Amino acid sequence: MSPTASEPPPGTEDDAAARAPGPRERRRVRTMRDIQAQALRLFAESGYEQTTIEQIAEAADISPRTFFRYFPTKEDVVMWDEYDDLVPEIIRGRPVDEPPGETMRVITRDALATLYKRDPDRLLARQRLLFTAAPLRARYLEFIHSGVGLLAEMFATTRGLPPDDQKLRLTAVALIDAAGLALERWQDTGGKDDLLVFFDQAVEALIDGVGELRSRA
Amino acid sequence: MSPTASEPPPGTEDDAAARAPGPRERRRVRTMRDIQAQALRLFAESGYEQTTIEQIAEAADISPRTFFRYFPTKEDVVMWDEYDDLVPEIIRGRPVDEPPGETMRVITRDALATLYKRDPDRLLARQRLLFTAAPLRARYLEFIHSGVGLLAEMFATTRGLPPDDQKLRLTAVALIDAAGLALERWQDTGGKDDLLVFFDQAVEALIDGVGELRSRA
Amino acid sequence: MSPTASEPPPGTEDDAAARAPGPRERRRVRTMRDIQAQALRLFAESGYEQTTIEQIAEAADISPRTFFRYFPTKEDVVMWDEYDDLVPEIIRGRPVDEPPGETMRVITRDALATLYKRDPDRLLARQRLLFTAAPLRARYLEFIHSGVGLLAEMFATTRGLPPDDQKLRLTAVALIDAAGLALERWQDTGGKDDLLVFFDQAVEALIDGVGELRSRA
Amino acid sequence: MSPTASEPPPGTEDDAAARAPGPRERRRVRTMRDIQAQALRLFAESGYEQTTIEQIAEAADISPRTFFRYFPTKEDVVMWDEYDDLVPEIIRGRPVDEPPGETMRVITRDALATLYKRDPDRLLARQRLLFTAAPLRARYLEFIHSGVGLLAEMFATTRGLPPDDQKLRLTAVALIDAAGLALERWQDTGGKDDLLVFFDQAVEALIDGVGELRSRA
DNA sequence: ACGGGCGGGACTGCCCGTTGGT
DNA sequence: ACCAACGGGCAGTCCCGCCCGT
Repeated sequence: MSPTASEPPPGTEDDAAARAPGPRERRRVRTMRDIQAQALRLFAESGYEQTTIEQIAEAADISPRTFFRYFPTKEDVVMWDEYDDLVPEIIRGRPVDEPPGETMRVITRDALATLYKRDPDRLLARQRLLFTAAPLRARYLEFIHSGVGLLAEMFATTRGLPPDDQKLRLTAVALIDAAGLALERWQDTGGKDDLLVFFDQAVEALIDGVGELRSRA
Repeated sequence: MSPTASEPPPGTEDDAAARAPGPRERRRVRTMRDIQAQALRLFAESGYEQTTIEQIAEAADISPRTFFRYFPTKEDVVMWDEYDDLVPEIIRGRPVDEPPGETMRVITRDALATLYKRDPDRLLARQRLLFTAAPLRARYLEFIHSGVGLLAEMFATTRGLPPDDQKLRLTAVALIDAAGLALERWQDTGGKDDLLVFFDQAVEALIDGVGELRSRA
Repeated sequence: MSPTASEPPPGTEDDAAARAPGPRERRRVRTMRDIQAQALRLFAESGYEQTTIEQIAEAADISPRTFFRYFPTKEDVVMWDEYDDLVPEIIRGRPVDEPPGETMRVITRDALATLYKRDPDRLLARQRLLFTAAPLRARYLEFIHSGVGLLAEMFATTRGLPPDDQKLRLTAVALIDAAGLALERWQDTGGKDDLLVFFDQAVEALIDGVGELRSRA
Repeated sequence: MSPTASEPPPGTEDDAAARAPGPRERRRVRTMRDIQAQALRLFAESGYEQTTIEQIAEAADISPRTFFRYFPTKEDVVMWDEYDDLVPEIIRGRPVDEPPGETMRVITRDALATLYKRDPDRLLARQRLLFTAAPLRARYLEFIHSGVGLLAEMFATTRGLPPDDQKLRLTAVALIDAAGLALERWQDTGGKDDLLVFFDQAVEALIDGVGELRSRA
């Protein structure tokens, strides 16, 4: 669920390095966290578009050039999440004989739940930004879309389903839209209510609504 | 369905003007068509990002400044469609006592069909662009999303449903995703096969997939 | 002789516009002169590489962005000369039955003389810069080289000679090198001595030296 | 004749090292050859400017930073030639009582011939690059110019002539221009014809053309 | 309505000094 | 000791905004 930056340049080191971050990577993550924190603060204060990279850089005590070393675009500083590989973990935790629909529903719900518990404030802040800045919203949707592809691919690799299975992809995207709608409603309440309740309601509405499409047959 | 430019500046003159174009508007549309044609040609030749506004302007024999008078952004020159208000027309043509799901399915299908018949080549060209240029893809998704809101709103006004009805919105977005998937598959075949067949298949897959979510109850 | 900027963007208007500059062009030239003056001043004070575009822009009361509208590169602000079409004028002033060697010698000498009389200080300043900043020197040589091509072309059009005549091109470039050497010596004297005397001496040396190549035959 | 990199950083170890390369230097040269090969390949494929240092580094399996350890600039990777000190060798091989003009002519011709025989393909590849990429052309001219100075200096030390002798310098540069013109014509034929024939023709043309300058007296 | 002048901000590429890991 | 990664600085390009004259 969590939007992810487009893979910062150094990219894919081997798995070993991924598991045991090493001091290099640790430092990198710390810097990114700092920059993101400053950026989100400034965005909340003055708005996304009104805040320039130069200001962010100054606040984070780096040069503008360095900003781009960590985040390829201004949008990425919003989207990046240091714990990003949620979905793969969750998917690996499910029994392989579980019905795919069930698995996807659980994945989506768990991802949402984890984000929610880990840092609800940041989730809310980002959610708000998504509604005020058009390019961010666009980026977010882009992320969702590409995420669906990855999800389908993971199913394909772990369960031997075809990676371009239409049913899978459409269900996944519908679930993610449900999650998005839940986030929207949750944000409207100012983050008071329970996000997961909204999600469950949205899924029910989805099932109902799509079910009614059948009528035509 | 058709992506629409974000309402060019002069914008909505009163409805009268909209119905009876008038020579002013005619000329405007012609210019926009010219610019778009040149732009799409250059994009196909050299790629979206590699083509600058200046080049488009020169090819269309206007100043760069004037380009922005017609299209607020570079993206819009791709998205704009001179016959855009498809959906409202179609929705007005449906009996008000038809089940909403049925209506939405028909709307989506008809919109797709109209686009398809009117100018399949341009549809294909745009579709291709959507896959090569990230900002365009983002813009397209943005358009979809906002379109869903409009759709729900139209239902609300014509049929008295609440404008933020979850069931409606989720069904609409799911249908549009199905249409998107159909377009994708259609494009992969190079535009040879029948787009609507792909759409119908996608809808069936959607119904199936979402139906399986129920199991958990 | 005078190095010329790579033709600022708007470029070649028709000849009419060239002859009667018009207020637009006048303003443009004035701005360019201002920017160049500030730039040369700063370069003389702090060196070419140490001076940033931002500093030049600030000194000239324009934005950095605007600097690039007038001069496509930092080098161009040094190379540009508002009276640039010297050579074509001179060449047109020579009798067509004059021996080509003679004409070229006169052209080179006259061009040098005109530059010298018009603004010896700026000539000296530029000459000094050419020796301190490598990229400028490179740019200057590039200019010379392309100039030779143009020269040969002009001969071709006005006198019907083949545009890629080797004798012509080699003589032209040798003469220009002689002029360069004269400028070098002149600059070493701090601009006190007579530039044209140095030029004449250089040409004699050239004739002598190349003549001795014959021996081998 | 062969363009030379501006003396890579570690630079001139003492002459001993120069004469007996040593394993260190051997390894260095091998690496440089590898990098250059990859670079020239990429340049030929995608163009000089379109190819980034990063791409070259990746293709050569080094870090971008390391690229600069071997070649101070992107241009140098084109200019560098592992057998560079041609001219000094040749000049030392000539009898000291030979007329200077004759010596220079032979030097230039021999240098050209050696380059030609050693690796005509690379010579052609570089020549082509010189015509497509402006900064390279500039760099090349820069190299020529500085080479003339060195040449004059060598004459001065081996034969006791004044190092700033005008005749010498102008003759040298004229010969090198002749060589350049020959290379140009040779490249136009696609490297089929004999480069040295072109050179001899160019020298004749030079002698002719400059001879005609005398007429004015 | 059109064009031009100008500004500004995101972003990239080259290049270089420094530092920390191996 | 070496070399990769890190960080910074500057030139340059593009999109897009505003204001003005015509």
